[in-house]
Amino acid sequence: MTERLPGFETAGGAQFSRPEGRLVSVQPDITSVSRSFTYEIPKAWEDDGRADQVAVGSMVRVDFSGRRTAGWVTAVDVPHDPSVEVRSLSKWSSVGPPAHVIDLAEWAAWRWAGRLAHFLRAASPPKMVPMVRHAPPPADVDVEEAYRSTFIEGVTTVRTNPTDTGLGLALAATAKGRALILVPTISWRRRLARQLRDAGVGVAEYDDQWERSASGAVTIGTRIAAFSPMPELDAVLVLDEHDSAYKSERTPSWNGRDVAVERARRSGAPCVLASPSPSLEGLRAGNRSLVPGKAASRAAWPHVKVINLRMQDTPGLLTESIVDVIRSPGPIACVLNRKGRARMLACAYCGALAACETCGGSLAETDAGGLICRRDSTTRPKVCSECNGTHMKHLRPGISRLAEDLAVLAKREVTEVSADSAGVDLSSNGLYIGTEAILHRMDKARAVVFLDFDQELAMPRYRAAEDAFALLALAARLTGPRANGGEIYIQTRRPDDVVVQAAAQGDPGSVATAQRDVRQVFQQPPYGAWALVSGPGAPEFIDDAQTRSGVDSGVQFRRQDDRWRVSAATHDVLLDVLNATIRPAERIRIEVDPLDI
DNA sequence: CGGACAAGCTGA
DNA sequence: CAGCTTGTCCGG
Repeated sequence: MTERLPGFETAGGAQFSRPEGRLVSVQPDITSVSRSFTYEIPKAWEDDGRADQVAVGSMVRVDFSGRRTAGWVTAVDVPHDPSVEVRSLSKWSSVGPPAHVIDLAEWAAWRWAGRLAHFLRAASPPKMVPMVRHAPPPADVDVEEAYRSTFIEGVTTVRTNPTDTGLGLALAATAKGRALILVPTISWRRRLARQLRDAGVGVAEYDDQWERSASGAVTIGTRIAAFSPMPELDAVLVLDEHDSAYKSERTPSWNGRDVAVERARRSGAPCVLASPSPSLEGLRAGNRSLVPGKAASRAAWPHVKVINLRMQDTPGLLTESIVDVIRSPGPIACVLNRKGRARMLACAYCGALAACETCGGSLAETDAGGLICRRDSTTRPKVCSECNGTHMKHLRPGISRLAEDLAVLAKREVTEVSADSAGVDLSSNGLYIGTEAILHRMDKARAVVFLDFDQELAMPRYRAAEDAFALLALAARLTGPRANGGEIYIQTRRPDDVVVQAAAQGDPGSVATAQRDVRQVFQQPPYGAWALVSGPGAPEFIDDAQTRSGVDSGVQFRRQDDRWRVSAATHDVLLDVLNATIRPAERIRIEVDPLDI
């Protein structure tokens, strides 16, 4: 084999003459092909004006390797390489992501060590779009002033409730500029969009209203909206930035909040990250400091009662201290998360039951967070064998037994709620028990009781404290402020824990401060960059990455069971190594910025 | 991804 | 050694 060098001809290779039409680069819509190829705009398109439609981002169809495939134009008027034969574009299909979003997708592919086609799909219209008419820019709006005057006070406290009309109005004021607003869930997107419309702001819901977004309307959506085709940005706003829904569970494990931050940086727009339980990543990345005043934050929190489980006369989780509240008018929510570990799990993404690959038996979760087959004791990491998802639903959380005891103690009916108990009426004044899913499914509660909060505090993850506090903030949002009678009961053996105390004081900042010190010392994110590499090809990949990075690179490799944790001081250092490493033939999964570790 | 082609394996 | 499977490479 002779190596082909730029500007030289391979020995015996054919020489192709320059085509007549203009040349463009096309990235095929094939995940495993992460490279653009040169095509010619047919001469006939010049004559009838169709050539004018071809721009960076255009979606086209091309002949590629013996078949016809969709693709994106990634560059126009590219130079001719005579050593390859150039074919013509077959068809112009649709307007696609604008050039600056193609750049953003390329950055994301680097940042999460993923394939470009994956991100371009997220940025593309769900249906073909023949043309986009750009809306005139909005009248002069002082976006900075809008944030200052109406917004900042309310949004970072627990009152970022989707049903809070105050939030809707505050958003309406800010959104008069061309704002990109991210929310964690589709239902939140719908509700917020409705509120904004009611307040007279025209909005586009991404990605359903892709065309409208492309015309320059205020855009609201879940994580994929970070790739919306808005031509200009006046402001970026991420609500509940700490929410793990912003992170994709599939590879590449990209995070919509982080893409939005980068996008704001590129367009010089203010970036507001709002959360009642701000993440350290968010506090570091947002360019607007939105820590609410202590008094405002405290007023927004419910009354928090801490029950020390060590001081109880009777063992068990149904203590004397909660008798009054569970007998009082509701709605009352009792939370018991993962009691005794789940005995059966299913993938939250594709629904596949976690089953043993050798005997087919259902897998249980180990204390270390892996999966174990109780018949033959084989173990594997908590990764779905169907779709590689890492988030598992707990099908048998073991709350059923406790529900019976609770009913006896409360002298009333108890309704069980889990992630997949659809159709349960959650609006009555009843007593409910469930896993943490109950907090996501209820709209309102008068009181929330955490029956065993130590399970949250003791999770074997570096983010345990942050996640535990986020759960309390979620509960606080359901109950509303103490002035309205909202109450949270926390049963724990660690009443002095910083998380419990932060809730009791209504002071989210103290969790962040405590966490910051730990993370800095141990170089944990965001004061370090991590990636997990797993899968059959992992040993080979790690081997290559190690030789490639060398000793002085500052990249560290640590083996944990059958996966590796690769770490460096910054994402630049980490990803330059991971992206330069050759992918082995066998499958690997690279998860940048893992949360469950 | 999927076609092309090379290398490896099997059975007569 | 034909005929098939498996592996590797590469595409404009």
